[in-house]
Amino acid sequence: MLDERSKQILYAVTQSYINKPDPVGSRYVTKKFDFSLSSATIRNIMADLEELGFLSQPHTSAGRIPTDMAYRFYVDMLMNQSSFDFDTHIADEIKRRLDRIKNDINGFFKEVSATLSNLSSYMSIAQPPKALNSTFKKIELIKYKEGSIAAVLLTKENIIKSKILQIDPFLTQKDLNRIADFLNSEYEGFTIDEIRSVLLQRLKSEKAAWYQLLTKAMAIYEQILFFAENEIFIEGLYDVINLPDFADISKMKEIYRAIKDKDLLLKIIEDLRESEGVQVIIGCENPIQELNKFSIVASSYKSCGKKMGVIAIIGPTRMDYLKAISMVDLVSRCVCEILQNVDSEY
Amino acid sequence: MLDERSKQILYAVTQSYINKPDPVGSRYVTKKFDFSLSSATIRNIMADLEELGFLSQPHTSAGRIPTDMAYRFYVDMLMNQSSFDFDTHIADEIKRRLDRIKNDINGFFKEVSATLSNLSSYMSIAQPPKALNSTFKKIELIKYKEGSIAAVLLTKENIIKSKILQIDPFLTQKDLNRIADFLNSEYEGFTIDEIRSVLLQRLKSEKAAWYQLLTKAMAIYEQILFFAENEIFIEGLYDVINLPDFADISKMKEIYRAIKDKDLLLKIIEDLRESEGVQVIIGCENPIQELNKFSIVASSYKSCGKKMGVIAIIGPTRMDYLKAISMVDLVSRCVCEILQNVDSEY
DNA sequence: ATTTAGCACTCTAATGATGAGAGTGCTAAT
DNA sequence: ATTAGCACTCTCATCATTAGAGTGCTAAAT
Repeated sequence: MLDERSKQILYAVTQSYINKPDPVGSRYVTKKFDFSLSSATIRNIMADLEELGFLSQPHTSAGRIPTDMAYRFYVDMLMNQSSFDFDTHIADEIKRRLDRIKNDINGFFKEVSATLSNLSSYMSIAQPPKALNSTFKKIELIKYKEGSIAAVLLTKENIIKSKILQIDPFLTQKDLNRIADFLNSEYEGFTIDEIRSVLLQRLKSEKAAWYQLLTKAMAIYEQILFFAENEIFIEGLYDVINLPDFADISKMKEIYRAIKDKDLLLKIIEDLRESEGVQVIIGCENPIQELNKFSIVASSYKSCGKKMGVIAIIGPTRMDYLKAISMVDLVSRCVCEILQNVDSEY
Repeated sequence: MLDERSKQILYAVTQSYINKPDPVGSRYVTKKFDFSLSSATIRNIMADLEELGFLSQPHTSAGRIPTDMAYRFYVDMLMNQSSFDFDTHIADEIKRRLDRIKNDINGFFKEVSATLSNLSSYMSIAQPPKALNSTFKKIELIKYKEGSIAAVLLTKENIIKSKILQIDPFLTQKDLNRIADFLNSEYEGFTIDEIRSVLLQRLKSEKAAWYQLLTKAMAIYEQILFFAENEIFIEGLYDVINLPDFADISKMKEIYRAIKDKDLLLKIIEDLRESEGVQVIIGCENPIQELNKFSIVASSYKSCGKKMGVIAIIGPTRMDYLKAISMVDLVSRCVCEILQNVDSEY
């Protein structure tokens, strides 16, 4: 449908506009690229590309601007043509930077986000692993005050969650130990989420001696599941507002609106978690209205062999996709590698 | 130095400008307020006020705008004239809203910040209590993997901190229990910060049997102290960018610059923690350059009888100070009350 | 059948002129 | 001491003009 020449011109126009956000005219293309064609011919081709929906004009006598369709074309072209060059220096640097804090899972992902933002100079988000999806390792229940305890949950993925809970004030530390021992001995290796349903099922079938213990365990476990679980780290807002794309006030407010409620971002991220490799969502491809002026470059990461979360870059649709994709790819590899090591430290 | 009439006019001008950010002219004052004076007289008085530094003109033929000095005058007047009316309905509402999450100290202060921002429609910050300043209650050390443990620290103020630490892999759970027991039995009631120096001192004097235990305890304790402690919750950025005061792009970027690094805010907040009641810092009174276009209305709160942190509103110098002061006052009272109850739940 | 040169046309953005409106400062009268 | 009156200043919106960039179309060239 698009001949080779048109493709090359579309690529050139898109590339130009990414480098400098001025509408690109036919004359400019002839000057900056060597197509051995006159501006008139370029003009005709660009008119065709506009008709096909790849380019648009801000007004009649301006140059042309790539549409989301053009960016999609551009990105697909990038993704086909090359795997991204891997600067091992940078990779090592990133790994060193992250490795120091691998024990603090939230700090770690905050740093991941910061790194990604620094490297790309766009905004970035990183989602730490959810406790719910991770693998139960150990629980500890500590009597704290009359009627309240401290619950500590450890998972195989190096996640530690602690919380103060209200409980039946007649439970002694001994009772708590029994409950914890029970959970620890029976459920190591299960998913935090699974345990709940298993417990529930067991509660139904087993009426006997265990019953009391089980109900108490259940009551506590239910409270633990109530951990705030929608954590997500956003960094680089400040870098992004200095982009020319957000030079006017309404655009800037749009950024806010977009990242104001994190649940929106989470929604997208959840959808991306299962997919493999680097994903790119361009502008209006995004199902979420608020974000359809932005592009997202994302990748999921694994821990203990399971896809646990997503890291991503958010920027304007006019984004340096090559850079963004390379960086997301690179950082996600680093993250996987580090988490891999944590995993194998047994 | 200022006669009563001038004061009233200054107050009126400031009030007007706070209500609507248009330079206020002499004619406007005669119309909206009943001073029984002609615009010419008002004009003369306003000229005097300008000479004294209370008012300024954007340009020769515009009305006048209050300077930071005028706001200071205005705020001092407010602070003298009244204690702030206390809507018990709102107070109850706030208390209910906060009471549910008093066990999760970070969640609690995030909510405090959100509440403050909602009520005032400015940006707000809330600083949760620092573990360092709080009172040691209990520590628990849990063997997790080879060479790493989970440390859980509980304080009297309902703070729970947990962290994964690297340790000597030859330490058994039994050893860990001994260390924890030692700390628990000896140091309940001390400040987290104090314990460190006490431990150090003891390490010097006591060479005997305790020595080994002490060094191990010390090694672990040092790591625990390394908790990320500069947490601070900022809410309401989105509300504030819609104010007319930040209608142009450079002003908006200034907000970012101001809150971009939290350490800056922390610096101010640290200074305010020791003072009593509601504090107001207006514009250029602020020692921090980046913030001298903003005003801060702050109050510290107590927990277990100690001043533990600060909550504050940040807004433009043209701020509804009455509202801001009332709200900070109200919320800080609510916070104190709830923390008081937590404290007395023993 | 493409490609290109040429030209009229359109739209933007910058510039400058103009006038209404708001508010001041000053002076002279009250 | 206060006020009326008036000239003056400055902003802001509006309008006209112009330069510049880029297009689309047509007719000529390849």
